[in-house]
Amino acid sequence: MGKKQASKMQIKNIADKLGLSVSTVSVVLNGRGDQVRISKETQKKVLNAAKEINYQPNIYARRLRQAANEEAPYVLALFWRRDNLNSRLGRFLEGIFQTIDLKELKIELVVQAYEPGNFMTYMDMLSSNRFSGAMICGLNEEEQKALEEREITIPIVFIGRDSQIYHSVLMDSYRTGEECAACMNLSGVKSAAFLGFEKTGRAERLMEAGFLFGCRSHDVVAKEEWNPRIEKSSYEIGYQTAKQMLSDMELPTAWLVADCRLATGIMAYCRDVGICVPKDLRIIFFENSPLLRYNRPALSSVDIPSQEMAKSALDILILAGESRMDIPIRRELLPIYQIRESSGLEQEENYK
Amino acid sequence: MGKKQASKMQIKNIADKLGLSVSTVSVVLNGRGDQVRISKETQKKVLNAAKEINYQPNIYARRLRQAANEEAPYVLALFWRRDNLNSRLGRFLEGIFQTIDLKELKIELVVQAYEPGNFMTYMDMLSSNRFSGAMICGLNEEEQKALEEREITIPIVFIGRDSQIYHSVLMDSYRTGEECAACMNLSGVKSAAFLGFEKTGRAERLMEAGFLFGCRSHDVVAKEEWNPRIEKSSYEIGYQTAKQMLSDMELPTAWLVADCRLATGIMAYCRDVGICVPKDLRIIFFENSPLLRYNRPALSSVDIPSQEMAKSALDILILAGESRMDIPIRRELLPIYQIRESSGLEQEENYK
DNA sequence: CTGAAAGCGCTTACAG
DNA sequence: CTGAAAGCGCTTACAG
Repeated sequence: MGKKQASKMQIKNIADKLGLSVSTVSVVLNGRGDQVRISKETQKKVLNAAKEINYQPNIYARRLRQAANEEAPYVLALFWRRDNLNSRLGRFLEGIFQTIDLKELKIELVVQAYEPGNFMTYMDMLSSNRFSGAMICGLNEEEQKALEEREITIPIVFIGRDSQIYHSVLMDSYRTGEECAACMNLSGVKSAAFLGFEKTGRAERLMEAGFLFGCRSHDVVAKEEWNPRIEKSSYEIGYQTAKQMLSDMELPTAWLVADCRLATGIMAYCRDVGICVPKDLRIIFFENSPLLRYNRPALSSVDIPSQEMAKSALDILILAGESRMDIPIRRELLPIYQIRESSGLEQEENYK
Repeated sequence: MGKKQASKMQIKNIADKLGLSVSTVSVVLNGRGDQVRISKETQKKVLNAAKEINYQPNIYARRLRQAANEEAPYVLALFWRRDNLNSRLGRFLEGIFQTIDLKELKIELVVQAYEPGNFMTYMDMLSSNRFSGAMICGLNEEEQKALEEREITIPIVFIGRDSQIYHSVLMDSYRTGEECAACMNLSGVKSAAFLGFEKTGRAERLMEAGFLFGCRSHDVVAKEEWNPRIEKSSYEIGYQTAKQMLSDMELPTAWLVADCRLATGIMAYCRDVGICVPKDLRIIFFENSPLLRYNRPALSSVDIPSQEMAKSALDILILAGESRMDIPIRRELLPIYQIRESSGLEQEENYK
């Protein structure tokens, strides 16, 4: 059953072994034995033999035959990093299926989880055109380069990475940072900071740059050297970071925090020393957790628009299917804003 | 491109139209035109014609042909409710892919999202054996009944629902409730309650029963009429519910709460009136959010073991593939315990 | 009750 | 540079 070392066993093998014809075996195996009035005895023999050699039908052959009069579906591959199978994937899939519904597409979605750094394993499936199209998320630079060197003929969309060769859909991180600044009520704010991680990617650095630029253009002091480089998320680190920063900065201030899991620590410190959010400290977190909204003050967040990204990616594949694209399409999307009390802005809920 | 109304267009159509042979067209379409030295002109003609008739290759035919010497993969269908595409799906997929890796299986995973109440649409795919096996999650009773009446030959595992006909994997909710009671430090606890929803399913009622039974067997008073029937999750409802309940109950008490999104409201009320968790109130929430652990006190939770369920489901399918099962297999799993400070137990982290 | 034959749509040697 | 033929593994009329 799918074990790599399993031998190739087919209906013909069973038929030969039993001295029956291929059709008889096929009928029995499909559960139509009674219907076609194959003797109970023969049926039993077939079933046993199938069991014995661990027969697994070739689904592709079956489908090719059965679906003779149907339209062949578009087989879409979604490559996703194995270490990142979380709610973001759920929302991405939601986007895919919504689009499928909306446009009445006939798509079969195959999810392939790959070990980070081990994408090459799947390269052959792409270059031998085993899918109608593919979306690839979470590739590292080397892998992307290797993929770009092989000329793949099926349309490919990169999710969250830019490409000169293939299509791509990403979040506009710089503008996100900028707009987060705009989302905060910056009147009266004296200083601003971006709380990011030590080891981080291009997207976070862009967001930081955008945020600082946005604040400065409102005459808010924002020095890059203020921004802490956090090692990882924890309550204590959130608490300590807040403590340290607030001792340096002049209230009120505005923060964009790279990970909402720092929220509890930061908010606890504020509570402990009587810093009022949003009066003294405006704050927006990156990435969303349902619990943020249930906090008091309700905490603001910006999040990757996974659903929109899926939609765009699928749109691109459709387009690429309909007309051979010479130039890669590139779409940059804005995030999902959950602007709530902590930002200092009046309105609850969606900013846009 | 996958549109339902698209006409069936094949290589042969292109070949006929252009007065070329099928092989020439095929070679060009696969990007091997230069390699086989098809004239540029012919290539262009082919490509244009393909574009024009919006040609989409039949992936099944291609695979059948190409993979002649490979073993055909096991095609696994995962049916998931469209309105539930969240992090639970992510963890479920993680379980699947881990098992695939561990057992070195060759499986192609097809994800099918279905509209709740509309599962029947996919019935034909199951009864015509278009998959090697299927996992079905989130079915309602009618749908399950309809599916059980059709005799499907491919192995099927229900996720989260019991069945007399097909295999099933579920969480043991009653025992979960019981064990939650056991997880709390019940010495000195005077009363206990289960905070559940107005409209809810069998699983939650079982958990409630188990929890109350568990508390009572430790001589903790637990009256079913104390248990509130919550309408939905919000900060305010959490706050008000806590207020109301704590006015009736004698401290210290133990609570199992059906939804962690009530946590912020409940904890805020406790803070406001000086109720100390876990000294006065032991508390465990159902379902997990990363933010729970980052609270102080760190909040305990029990969560659906989606990953384990996926593993078990795949194990069952493998078994069913290897030997024709006459009796449905049924596996009940225990949840994931994240027992932290709020339960009153000493140890941090995993209970088991 | 069982078997021989056709054919699903494609790719790949092979021949020219 | 292009075409004719074989064949992937299966199911489905059809014939007996």
